[in-house]
Amino acid sequence: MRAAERTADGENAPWGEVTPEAARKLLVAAVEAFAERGYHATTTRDIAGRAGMSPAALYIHYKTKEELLHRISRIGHDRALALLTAAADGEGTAAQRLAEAVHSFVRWHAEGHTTARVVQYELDALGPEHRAEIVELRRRSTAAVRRILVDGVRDGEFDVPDVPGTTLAVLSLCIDVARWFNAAGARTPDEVGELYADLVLRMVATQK
Amino acid sequence: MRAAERTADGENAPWGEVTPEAARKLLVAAVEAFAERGYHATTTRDIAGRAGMSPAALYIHYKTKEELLHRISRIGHDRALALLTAAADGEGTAAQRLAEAVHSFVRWHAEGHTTARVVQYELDALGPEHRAEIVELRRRSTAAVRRILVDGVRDGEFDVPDVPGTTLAVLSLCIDVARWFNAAGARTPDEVGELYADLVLRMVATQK
DNA sequence: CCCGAGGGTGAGCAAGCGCTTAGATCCGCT
DNA sequence: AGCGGATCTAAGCGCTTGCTCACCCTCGGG
Repeated sequence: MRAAERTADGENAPWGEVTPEAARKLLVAAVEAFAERGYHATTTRDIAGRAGMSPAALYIHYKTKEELLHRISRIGHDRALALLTAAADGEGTAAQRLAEAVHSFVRWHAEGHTTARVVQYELDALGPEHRAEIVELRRRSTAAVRRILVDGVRDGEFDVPDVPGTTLAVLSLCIDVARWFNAAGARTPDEVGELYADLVLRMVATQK
Repeated sequence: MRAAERTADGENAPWGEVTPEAARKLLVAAVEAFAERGYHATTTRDIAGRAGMSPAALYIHYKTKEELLHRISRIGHDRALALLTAAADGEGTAAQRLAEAVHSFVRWHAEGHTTARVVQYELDALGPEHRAEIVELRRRSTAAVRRILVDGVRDGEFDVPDVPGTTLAVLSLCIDVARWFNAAGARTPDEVGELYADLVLRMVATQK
């Protein structure tokens, strides 16, 4: 039912790197629970129950509930950063790279909207050191998008009066997909990605 | 320090309608606490403490913690809907009305980003009946924005291939301001509103 | 055949939770 | 002055929380 189970693509199977299997099952259960009810409203008993284990089993694989959230957040941010830097440092015109960045970033937020919701909205529940680590990853994501805009302006492809502000707006638009996207809705993740790439290109296009 | 205290404008003083004063102080304390830590991570003792009262005082003015959230959410959504319908049903071209809608909606999210954060991100913490009531208000907000887009397309002012999708994107862009806006940041709420109005007009402009 | 180590459990602890209750205090009214 | 309702508090009830601990399996190597 989840995105990872619909594709055989290893790149899109997010939790393959988590071992052993019991630890992965617990993590997947935690993602579902955190996304549905929020980190603070989720109990360790709920997570363990979804994974078909006793509450105590959680503490064999994770030191605390917060460590579980951190693992989820870290993996998600790594993936998001990888998508954006791949697009930013890829080939093609700035417009092509921007479209690719938005398309893949949005598709990821839509396909894995449960995961993305945890990744994007539960940042404040992390402890100070863990949060600082994640904030640094987000800084690099922002830098990747800004790089594309700067290139486009330099090459005369884009007309962007306020590059930092527009960078923020583009990322913000994509991130909010995780809040409203519903898998049962009318649009596929790919369709949303396409629409959003078009909208963003319009935002930066030279006015004629 | 909050927006309401910076302006004498009654329209922008959000909690004037809440009486008696103790009930208002509790509600303002709840807004701050919910915005900082989230609804579920906020304790009734924390709310009462911020208001300088004992935990039991809360239950003289509100039946439950959830009722407090509902009151906040209701007032916030009423205000948001008022801003959008005023712009949608105002005078001027579709472009002017869309710019006004985005400008005022974004400014509200930035000025009252604590309030807006509660209003936009704590919906799931409401009980079923309260949530249904709020969802209806949100439906009407969406309809107001769509109305402007439809008018603009009809009059040849806008080129919008996907009106429902673009409506969603415009609202989404504005709402996410509540997540990232920081009062200590470089931009004033008004500057963000201006930038966003420009970006949205670009998204719907006829391509020449 | 026994061993030891790692994955798992049932029971439960200390702390904190939302909320209630009995009673003190305040204040406008007759 | 004395009453009645509204407001507020100290204390605490019953329950749930994150997490721990003593113990039990299972299983590969001597």
